[in-house]
Amino acid sequence: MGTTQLETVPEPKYWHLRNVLGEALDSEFHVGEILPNERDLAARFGVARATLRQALEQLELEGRLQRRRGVGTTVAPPRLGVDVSTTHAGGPGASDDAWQPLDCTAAVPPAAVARLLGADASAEVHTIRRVRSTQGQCVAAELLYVPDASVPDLSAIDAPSGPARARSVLRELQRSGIEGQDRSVELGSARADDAKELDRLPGAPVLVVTTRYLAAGRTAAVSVATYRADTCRLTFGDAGEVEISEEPARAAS
Amino acid sequence: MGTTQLETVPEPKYWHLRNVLGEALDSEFHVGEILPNERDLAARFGVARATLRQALEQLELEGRLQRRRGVGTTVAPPRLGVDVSTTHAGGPGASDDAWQPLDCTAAVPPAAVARLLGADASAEVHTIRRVRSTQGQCVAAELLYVPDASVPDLSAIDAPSGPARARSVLRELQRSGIEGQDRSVELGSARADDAKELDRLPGAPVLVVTTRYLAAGRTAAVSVATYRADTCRLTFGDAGEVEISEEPARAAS
DNA sequence: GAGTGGTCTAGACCACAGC
DNA sequence: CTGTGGTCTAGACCACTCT
Repeated sequence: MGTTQLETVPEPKYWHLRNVLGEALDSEFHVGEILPNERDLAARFGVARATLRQALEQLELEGRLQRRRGVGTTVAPPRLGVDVSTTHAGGPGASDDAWQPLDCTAAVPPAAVARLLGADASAEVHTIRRVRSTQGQCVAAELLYVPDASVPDLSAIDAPSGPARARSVLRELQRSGIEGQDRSVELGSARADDAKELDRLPGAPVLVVTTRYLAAGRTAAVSVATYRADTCRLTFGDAGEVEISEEPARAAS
Repeated sequence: MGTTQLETVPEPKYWHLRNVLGEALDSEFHVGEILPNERDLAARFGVARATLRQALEQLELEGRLQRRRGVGTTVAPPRLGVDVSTTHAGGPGASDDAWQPLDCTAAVPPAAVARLLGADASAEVHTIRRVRSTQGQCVAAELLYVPDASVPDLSAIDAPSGPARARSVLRELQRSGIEGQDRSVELGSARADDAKELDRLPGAPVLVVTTRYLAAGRTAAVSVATYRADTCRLTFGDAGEVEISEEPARAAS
């Protein structure tokens, strides 16, 4: 009949758009270039703006686009490889890492963290807030929970809070001898405070890295670090130097 | 004045909804329970369905809800801890893993994979498709790229494709002696074929684990595995047995 | 102020599961 | 068949950045 093989797999418009735009990014755009605005793009493809936005959201999730309110949509650079390997990091306070402590307070940890610490759900622990920067970019925000038992020699004379306090706790934690750690990675969405540090809107996709630091057979500390999922690629082992990408190489136009 | 401190931080409706629904999930629902349908929920909260859906999408992304077309929205169980640690896996063909080979063909790998393999971008390699199941659930789909040089003794008499061929290649790869591996994890969206294996729609969020297998100082094989981001928590080290969750413990109703 | 992306609305129709 | 979530539309207004 007249219909060759229609009606099979009616691909969603936004998915088709994603593919078309993705190919256009490969062949017709270079990193940093500004795309036409959403209203123009939607009109050009003959779809509603909401549909066009669905496609852009996909591409942003995949780290291929960057969108900033009031500015525009640009072609994103390849994702940064961020090393989170066990062997490289000497512990939560190793001297050469790119973490910067912001604050340290005493607070009751979330129930899930308390469970990992094996402590009372209502007991206060040292709670350190840090951010990690790589190449001038803030890529992660972390909350590090350290029970008092893990830093027995902490001087009570030091400042009760602030970056100086954080450094004291980290130093003592290092001194107590971290023997090992285990990690897990999962997808999450940025809470309001994390989003602020990461310069994203609340709800932005993040990779949540939960680390348990072990000392003397016990859990000495627990860290919950949120990495920007759009711009980061977490590396384990020595693959950090190699460029790994899901997409085919971009042809220069 | 009359205004106490209004106009500050007008939280988006969908974000507020996410929080309200999240708390409701903690206190009023148990795993597997069916939520009211989207139209009812939207009406109940006095918002448009699209706005309500934005909140549900967030919660689904965080692994707290499961939505199935034609069925409804249910409360998701805690994420499965899936071990992807270096020490545990003896290589891509270890006997006790839960991977199931589906097929094996000769194909030209994506440019990014060819770069990792250090081979010609146009050279064909053995391309094995596998899926990983845990507790009856298919949690990952993988493409494993093996250059011919890594399996020199592969019998040309075996079937040229299919699961049997895949097992032959895996066996030979094991025999060649894998010495190490390095990995990276990043966020991606499921391609059409992966989505089918994972029982998701195209574009569903996935954690892409790229592994480089090393033998004799060279890259012997490259694997690109996509894990369901909504249901999986990737674990490294021996944290697999511990329940790690970003959310506070659910109170039984 | 002009222009951008972000949020929100109130509808419509479609694809799919289960009866 | 009914009911569900998935897609799509054509608007509106808001928050933000830059000039």
